[in-house]
Amino acid sequence: MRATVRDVASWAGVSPKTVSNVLNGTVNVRPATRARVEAAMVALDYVPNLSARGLRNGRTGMIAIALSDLQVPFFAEMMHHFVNAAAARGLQVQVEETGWDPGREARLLSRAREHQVDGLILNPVNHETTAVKPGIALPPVVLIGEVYLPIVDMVWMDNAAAIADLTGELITTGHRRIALLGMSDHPAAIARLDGYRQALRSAGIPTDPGLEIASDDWRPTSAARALNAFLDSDPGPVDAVVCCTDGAAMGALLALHAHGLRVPEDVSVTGYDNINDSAITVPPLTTIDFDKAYVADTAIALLMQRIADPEGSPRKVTLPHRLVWRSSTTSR
Amino acid sequence: MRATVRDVASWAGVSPKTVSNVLNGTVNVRPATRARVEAAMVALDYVPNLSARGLRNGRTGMIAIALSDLQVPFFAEMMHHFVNAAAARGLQVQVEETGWDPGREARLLSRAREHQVDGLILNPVNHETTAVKPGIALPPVVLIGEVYLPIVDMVWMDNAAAIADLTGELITTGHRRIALLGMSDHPAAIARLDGYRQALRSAGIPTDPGLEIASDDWRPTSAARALNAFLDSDPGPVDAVVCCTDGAAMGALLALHAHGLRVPEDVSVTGYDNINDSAITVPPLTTIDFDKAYVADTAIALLMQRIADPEGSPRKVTLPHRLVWRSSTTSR
DNA sequence: AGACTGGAATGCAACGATGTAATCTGCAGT
DNA sequence: ACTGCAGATTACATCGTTGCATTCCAGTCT
Repeated sequence: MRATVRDVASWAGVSPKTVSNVLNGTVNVRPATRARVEAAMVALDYVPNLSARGLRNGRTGMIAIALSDLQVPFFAEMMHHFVNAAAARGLQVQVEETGWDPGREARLLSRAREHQVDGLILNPVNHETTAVKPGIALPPVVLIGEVYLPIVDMVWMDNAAAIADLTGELITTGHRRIALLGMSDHPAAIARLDGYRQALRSAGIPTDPGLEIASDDWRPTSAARALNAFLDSDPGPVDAVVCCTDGAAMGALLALHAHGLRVPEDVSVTGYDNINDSAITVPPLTTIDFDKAYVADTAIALLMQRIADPEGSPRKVTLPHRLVWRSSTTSR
Repeated sequence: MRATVRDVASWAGVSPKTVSNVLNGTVNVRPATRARVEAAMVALDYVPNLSARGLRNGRTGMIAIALSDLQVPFFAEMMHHFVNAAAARGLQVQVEETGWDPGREARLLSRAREHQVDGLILNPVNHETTAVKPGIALPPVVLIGEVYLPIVDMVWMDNAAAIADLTGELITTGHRRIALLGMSDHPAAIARLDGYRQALRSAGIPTDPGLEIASDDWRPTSAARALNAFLDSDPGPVDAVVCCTDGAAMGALLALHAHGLRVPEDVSVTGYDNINDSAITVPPLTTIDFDKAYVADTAIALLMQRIADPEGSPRKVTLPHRLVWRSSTTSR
């Protein structure tokens, strides 16, 4: 049977509370006593029971990370960084997937405490449907992503600015007929579309709805399907395809290849997120990078503060981005 | 404040224990009483406190999944399936990463209980160094992967047989100078090398150590680096590259492209694992598929049985595999 | 009518850790 | 030697749930 504070206490000849004091370090313990207790813990291989501690303290030292779908490399990479950042703070991590389903998202939020987590980091599905609304009792929660909700803490990425930067740079390097791949009514898609249009406008290039290619989601196959249909529709020449994610860009590479178009000689292609795979596609993708480890660490830091002070006013951390130029783009 | 069994009980005019009986359903409760209690639970938005339950029962309803690195798409996809399979059984999932470090693996095993998990599913780093050894006290654990250890439950994949099948088929379709990419002293690499050699031998083709290309790991960049070095060393013609994983195969595509070799016209390329991305590389990869959702579900089922009966003798489930032919290979 | 049966409901205690308040110890100051 | 006091240690109660043993009750049998 597993050792408890009682066992450690009797081995060391002290009371259980003293053992607890040694463990938590909030009260003074005489060095000699501390040494004896520590020896006892080692001798008995004592490991605290977190269920008991959680029951007593109302804190479990566990947080949940809820992303849409771990099969998508971007989310998987984010999860990797969350796991690392949490481990660095001695926190356990529970994984959840929302699968782009607002219902699952709402359930997670309402059931957070049941799942014995102290708080939740969430990549919200959608602005309209998100369960994060004013006036609803929420567990400590930090949002990450593109949708800005001034109700809760969040780590926010300025998608419009990032895509505008990238598109502007494409224009500077001589691209004129630039398509956007991955449009939808998802708020992140809308933000990216905005950035794309802004860049065109400020360069005096007319926007053309025919070049704004919708796709069901940002997975490679969906993007490839969408771009194939676009290319089949005889849209006239296009010298660049700005994709809403690296995954979509990978699909774009596939579709362009199927249509006999060379990247970057005939068409430049860009992605978004700088996932690991974006560096090893053929050709490697020009994309938008941000520091994922920093996002993870910041989100967890915000969450810890929120747990410590549930009443403080919401904070927003804006994330810098950086353009990464690889050989899927070239000057014209 | 959150409602407890006491609150529900007094609302429904019964004792706390009756509420508990309704929740757990082990004892008979009169339908009328049950209805009243259930109404109370709804009215008060009662959610059981899992810490308390865990303390009382010694079970938390939570399992840990420990994989090497979620940044690697294969592990990310496995995690996705684990999360789904666990959710289907009402289990919570804690994520852990071992980072190919036997020390972290050992720590996870010894600290499993501290982390308040009932059991652990582990993809062991290495046969020699794994902390899973006879005579060591272990929490309930199920291994998944290529290394067979008859000490604990496991879901086992016959790598040698799979690679032998694939290589044999390449030989049948006319390939003769077949390289293996991804060799190392990792037991899974050794198993795959074995299968490759077996297939060559049984076709009467002499094995050639010069065609067995080592790489540090199975990530695309490492594989690309290894294959680039190989191709630079003027090894003579090669008509197929059998890669130890899809990730390595993606690296191979990059290296071959850099050397002006066309896939599949000049060289066929194959992968292993059938990760999502393998279908959307240029060209899409021929690979070895297995049912990842089945692995996840089976591993969790084994773990549940092990938790219920810690003493039973270890079981091993062998996983079927299936070849998936895509356009990275062609007949010669 | 009284004894008996078995299902339904309850009271109590315990899981392990820790906050609170009380007690104890050693030592300085008189 | 005695008081006073701060720091160290302890006893007790409690967090929410559930197993055990007990009690309660309606219905059946003699």
